[in-house]
Amino acid sequence: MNNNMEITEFQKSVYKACEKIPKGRVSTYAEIARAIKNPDSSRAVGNALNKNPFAPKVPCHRVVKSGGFLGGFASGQADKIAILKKEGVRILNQKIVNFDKIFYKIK
DNA sequence: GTGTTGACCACAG
DNA sequence: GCTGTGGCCAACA
Repeated sequence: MNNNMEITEFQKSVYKACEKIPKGRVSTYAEIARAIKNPDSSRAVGNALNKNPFAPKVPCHRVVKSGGFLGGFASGQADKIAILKKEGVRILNQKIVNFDKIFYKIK
């Protein structure tokens, strides 16, 4: 199990933050950015998840844009929506239902 | 080393 | 309410 994680600490931070998201909960890029002490770099967070070198180890499908919108995903966001629905997350028109209820605040 | 792009967010018009 | 612009950070050409 070589830990040849060819990633930067920033990627690790994002990865760890995503991993902290429990099942049936969702988080936002901004929240993750806050969790990693980079509150203004939600784009960099999305960039890190876009490459998603740890997928599917990282539940990036539990990460959405602000407001609870799905936003964009690397591949088949619809599939991830189905997964979220299976997890217990209700999604309507590419938007998270009860987002404020299932929103997981990191830290 | 500079410029562009990117799964974004917030504010202004 | 929607569109447009600015801003932050990181990775890539």
